[in-house]
Amino acid sequence: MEPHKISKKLLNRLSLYLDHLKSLPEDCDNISATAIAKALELGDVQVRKDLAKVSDGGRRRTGHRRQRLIADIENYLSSASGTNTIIVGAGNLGQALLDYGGFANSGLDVMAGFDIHSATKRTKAGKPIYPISKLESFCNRYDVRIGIIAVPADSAQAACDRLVDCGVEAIWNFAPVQLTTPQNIVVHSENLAVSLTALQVQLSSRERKTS
Amino acid sequence: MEPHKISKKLLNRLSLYLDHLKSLPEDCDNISATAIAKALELGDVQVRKDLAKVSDGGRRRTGHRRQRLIADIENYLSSASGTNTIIVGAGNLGQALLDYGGFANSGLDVMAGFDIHSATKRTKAGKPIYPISKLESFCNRYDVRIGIIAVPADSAQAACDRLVDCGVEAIWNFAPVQLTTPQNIVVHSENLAVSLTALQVQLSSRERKTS
DNA sequence: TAGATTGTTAATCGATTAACAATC
DNA sequence: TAGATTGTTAATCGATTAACAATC
Repeated sequence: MEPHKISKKLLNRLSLYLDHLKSLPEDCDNISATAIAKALELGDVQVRKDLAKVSDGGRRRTGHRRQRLIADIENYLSSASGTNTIIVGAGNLGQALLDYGGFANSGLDVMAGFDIHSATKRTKAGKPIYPISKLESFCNRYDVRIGIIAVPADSAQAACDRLVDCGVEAIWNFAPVQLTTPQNIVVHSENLAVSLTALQVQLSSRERKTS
Repeated sequence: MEPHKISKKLLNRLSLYLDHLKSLPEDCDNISATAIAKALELGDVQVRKDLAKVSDGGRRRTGHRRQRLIADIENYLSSASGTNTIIVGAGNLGQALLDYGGFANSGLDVMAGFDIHSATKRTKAGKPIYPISKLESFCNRYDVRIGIIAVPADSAQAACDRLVDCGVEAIWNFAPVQLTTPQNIVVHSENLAVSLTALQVQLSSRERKTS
């Protein structure tokens, strides 16, 4: 049951399963991979294989016990959870991420934002935004291990360097730049422009087929 | 040179090449795939293969002509460009996306945002935000084909339905919900919670190795 | 037993990498 | 010619799908 290598696609599906399982009526105790597959319009074999990775509670003929399965998926996903996370840059994007509803849903939490403005503020949802000068002490005190970069492109590398100095181990970068970091830092760049381009391309190639 | 099927990974690399090529000194006229690979820390064969997909200007012994290669990549990427795009929801996230620097870099543009607030406003960068009541007429007039959803989870499906009614062909969804659409609509859900989880998992599995 | 379901083993597919032939 | 580089063909790898055996 160890999370060896988990692809993002698998994570995506697991969170779909979780949502679906939780949305089922109270009195539904057992569920088969086939039923889940049908509901989510996925291949049944794929669902079965995914579930086997996560749980060994599947019983022939009756399928999986719902509560047990939910617990197993959550356990698998949250094996890493509780990793303290903060955001640098509390403009529109930073505040949006601080208050993002999807994190809470998945048991995730971004602790605080940091910004160049001097006063401590709060987001609409009540998350604290501290002046950036407090970054180092905060990271030390709370053992912050993931830093999100939501500053403009020109200050992204500086923010990144500072996070690395603070001992952060992973960086999630929303600024449209290629960051340079020491090799032992995990960097994931979101690259929204590429995502939008991908959508456009998909659209135009589909057009070629259809018309 | 037709864009048949382009994976997101390939798009990502192409935009890396483009950035790199543009950042080279003026007087650099020729460049080899090997040199690009070394600079970006990628495999040389992979770069060569990517470039071959995009351009047939590669010459043995001397490599690619830089300007020609830039033009070929841009052409390949922008084959679909000019697809009109708008955003529904102009809270923090919506405004952040409207003003996102990375889009302009890549020749992309989000035309406007729409929000439940009644008055027409502008973002910091000057993008217009219209009352949602104008959505239909705007989409018709400008032939909008991509809609971005940046509203809270509870109103995402409604926003989606409305966009579909407006004739939008693709939806880029940032709300943490699974949308239901007619089959001919292309939907890409961003699922930030899954991305953050992926980062955490990667971190924790790495830990197991290291320690 | 028969049927539903799981888990396993083999086949397919796409993307990446390696080995090599072609050529300026 | 020799060397650098490209493009091509084959090998590998991971993820998905298909076929099947196991079992309650």
